Amino acid sequence: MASPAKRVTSRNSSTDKRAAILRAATRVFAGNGYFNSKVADIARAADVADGTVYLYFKSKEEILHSIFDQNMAEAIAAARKLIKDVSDPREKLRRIASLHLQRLGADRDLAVVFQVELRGSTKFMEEFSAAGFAEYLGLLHDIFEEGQRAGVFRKDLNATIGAKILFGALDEMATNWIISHRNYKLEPMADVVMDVFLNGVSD
Amino acid sequence: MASPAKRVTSRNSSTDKRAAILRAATRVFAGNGYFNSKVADIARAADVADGTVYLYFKSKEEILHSIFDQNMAEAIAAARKLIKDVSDPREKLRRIASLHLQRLGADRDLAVVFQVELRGSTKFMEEFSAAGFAEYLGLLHDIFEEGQRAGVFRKDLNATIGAKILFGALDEMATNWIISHRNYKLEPMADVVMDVFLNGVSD
DNA sequence: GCGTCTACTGAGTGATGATTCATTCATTCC
DNA sequence: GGAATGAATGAATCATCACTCAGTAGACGC
Repeated sequence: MASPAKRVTSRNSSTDKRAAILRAATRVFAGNGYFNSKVADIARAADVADGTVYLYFKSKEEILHSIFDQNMAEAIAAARKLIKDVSDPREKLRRIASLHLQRLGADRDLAVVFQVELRGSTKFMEEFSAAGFAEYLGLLHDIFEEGQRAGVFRKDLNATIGAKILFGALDEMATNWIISHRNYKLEPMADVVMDVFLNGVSD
Repeated sequence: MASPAKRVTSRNSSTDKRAAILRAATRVFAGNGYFNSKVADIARAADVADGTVYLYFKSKEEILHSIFDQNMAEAIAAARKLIKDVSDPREKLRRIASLHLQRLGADRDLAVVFQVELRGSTKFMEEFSAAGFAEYLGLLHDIFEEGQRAGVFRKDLNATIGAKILFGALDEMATNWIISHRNYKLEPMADVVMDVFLNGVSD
């Protein structure tokens, strides 16, 4: 009770509001698609006025960017942490794949935004690609190369292509999970994919 | 010279106009994205008046649908024809993969529409999925199953998942080819992907 | 209590762009 | 020659939103 509760509340509400708008936007974008979502819808879903949205974000587009940036940064940080103490490249890839599908599987709205909405324009794709996607693919690439040097992965396969194959397979699992409305768990698919992949690329 | 030349010209121009609009729309959508493309842009690119577009298509959305439907139907027909006389399931998959990347690699605008624009909304995804995508995945699935019965593919892998892994890997090759503006050929990637995939799923 | 500050509000504005439809034009047929 | 047909036109309509900004409310220091 040392610090003024009011101050804290105010500060928190400020942060909370930004977060609330992002969460609301994720829900709204997932439900109607980015282009069909009105800023007013997001405001209503976040329980703020239309204008308030613009106190936290420059534009509708920036909201989408922020959703991506924030989650991608989190995901990459989590991935790096997860493999910190692992030495076997195969195990590293297994853990990342699992994390990948676990994160998307845990939040369908977020998954829709990542798998569907963010793909909907070359402009976005290129911008986002430059930032986070490339870094993620780079992470897979580096581990793959490490595995090649260690002699556990075939050396006659370009590491960049190896990374893309793995990413593509996981990506398709996620996209299909969204489209098919059946209720299966996404995360366990990672093991199956890794099984085929590792079997396919092992030396 | 038996039939009146005028009649034929008229008929052709009618068909041509529809085709011209579709071609123009593919170019315009690829350039600006579906939602940022104005019907007026398409009309200008096709060299017709705005209103003419509506003589051939009910709406802007129907244009996008038509691009998908037409190309998907063509692609599936071509794929079936290509594997008609092949008996080895591995070779069937090889040929389809090659066709897949060859078709997209041959027309960058079409590839952009397929890889980017068509993915941009769950609504589209689900509609399209119901139609062509599912059929294509089904084709891969059936061949995979056939290979399992023939004893060339592992039986401990669900055929649907096998099909998705392959599709996802090819899909990522295509998407990456579009985003990276480097000038490499897309089709040859099919062999590399198939190499890893077949190695990963062989019995 | 009073002035100040800051977060917030939501009605209004201006631009945009899909679609329509009255009109023009070319072709065909008698 | 001239009616009839229907393809093609493109200016006008009208709904739709992203974004702005003048104003409100409430917290805080004094």
